[in-house]
Amino acid sequence: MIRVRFAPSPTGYLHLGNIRTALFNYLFAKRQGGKYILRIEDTDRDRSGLEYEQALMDDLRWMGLEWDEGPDVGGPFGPYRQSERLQIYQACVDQLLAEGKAYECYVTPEEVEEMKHLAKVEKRTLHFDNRGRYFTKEEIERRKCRGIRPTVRFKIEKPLLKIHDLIRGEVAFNLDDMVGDFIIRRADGTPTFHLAVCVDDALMQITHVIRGEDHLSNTPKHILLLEALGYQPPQYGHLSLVHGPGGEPLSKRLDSISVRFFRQKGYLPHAVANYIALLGWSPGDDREVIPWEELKGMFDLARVSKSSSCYDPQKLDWLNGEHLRLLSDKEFSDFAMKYLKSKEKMEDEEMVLKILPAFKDNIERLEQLAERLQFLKEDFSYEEAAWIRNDESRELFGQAISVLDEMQVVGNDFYQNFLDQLKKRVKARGKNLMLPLRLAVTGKVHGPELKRIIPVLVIEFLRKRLRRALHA
RNA sequence: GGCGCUAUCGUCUAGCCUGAUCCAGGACGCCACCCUCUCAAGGUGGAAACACGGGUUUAAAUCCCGUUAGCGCUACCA
Repeated sequence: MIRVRFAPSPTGYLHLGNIRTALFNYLFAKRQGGKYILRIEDTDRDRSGLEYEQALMDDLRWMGLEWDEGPDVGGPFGPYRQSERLQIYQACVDQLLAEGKAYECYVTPEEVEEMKHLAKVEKRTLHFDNRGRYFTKEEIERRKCRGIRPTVRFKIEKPLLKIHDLIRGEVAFNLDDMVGDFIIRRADGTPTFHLAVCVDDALMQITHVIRGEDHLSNTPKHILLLEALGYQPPQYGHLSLVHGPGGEPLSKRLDSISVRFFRQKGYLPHAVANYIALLGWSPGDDREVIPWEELKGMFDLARVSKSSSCYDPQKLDWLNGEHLRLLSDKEFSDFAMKYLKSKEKMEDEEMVLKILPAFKDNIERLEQLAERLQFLKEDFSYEEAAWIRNDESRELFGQAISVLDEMQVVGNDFYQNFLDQLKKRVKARGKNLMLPLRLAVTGKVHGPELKRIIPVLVIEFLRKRLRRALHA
């Protein structure tokens, strides 16, 4: 049974990069009929926050990345919050200590700093020189008396290591010129990330660790630690990182790439998933617009790219438009109504519901919908007022109003009749006819065809809009 | 500095493993045209790339080496 996990630390909102790791894990598990586990890595108490954990789960669910085991839903390998597993880690540290595979290290942070500084000016490899490993009993006693609390460091005894990465293939490391003995328990008694991940991956029986490339260099440490603990390491696959549009690294502070931002702007979760799946993965043929249900059956780790990529908001917009068009009118209306209502109170729900479908082919984000529907309220403004404020247009509006006044039947061909009558009275045609009209009723230059909008509007409403334009 | 990863149009990518089918295919964006009583949407077409230098080979985007560039790790962050 394949078991994968997504293990975020609740130190900020989920962004594109995080969610991509989650998505790839999820897709991988679904395709293989495996389990996808959510684990909260909150060993850094200072930076972790419960509100972030809540937000993170909320965002994950919005994306459709529902987990099989996790802190709120439970599961056979819980608890799934690292802060609740402290005794487990402690037991592992004790075991390593007892077996001589780790040691208490009385070197202070200041000493480490100094050591590094020295290495830098002497242009030597700068990593911990393991000095704490060789302190005499007396030295340790002296330090204890000075009140120094020890960290626990893991002994690196097998520096040469070759790993097989699911995405990158063979990668060879020599720990000797990378790191020294590394800390697995801080002086305050809390475990570090390295210890916690290894213990949890082992105990939760994770078979495949799919994570960001930033962990590639950590992998040899993790394998060593796992082996020392007596566990068979999982298989590792390291995903290349995603960068911002300009190639800058993604940061938690950049909120234009957070899931919350995508939600707010009115993107479809499945479109976002589709887009980020395409960032570093391709199905192999030319397909790009891929519905969620299909995507779940298509994903293949072997087709994941090794090189990193840049986020392109324009392509996301296009793809979101495509997904919007994949929706039925009903689905679109439901989704749009939910979004609109979350934004502000809606007074004329019935009217909105009627014209909503007309906009489906026309927008890329729901945020645009809110803008374009402004004209339903009384206080909307005209986008390019120059098209309205000229004599020809005023003449047009005046005539349009009289046409409305004289029209009795409001049937199916109401729009066509209206236009025919209007054309008999004014000489404006084409752009000079349609654009001022569009502006008068919708306030915007862009939008669906007028023949889709005008027929669903109430005649009284139309009259009101034309009058307003006349005096604008 | 050390170690590791990566390198195809501006961007996302196909092709690379298993050299010849590639004067490199698709998509976004851009430009032009068509459709349209308007703007969008839609349709058609166009400009646009194998980082550089050496090998290997009858033949290299594809295999090897080097250079350069970008990124990551080098924390008592994860």
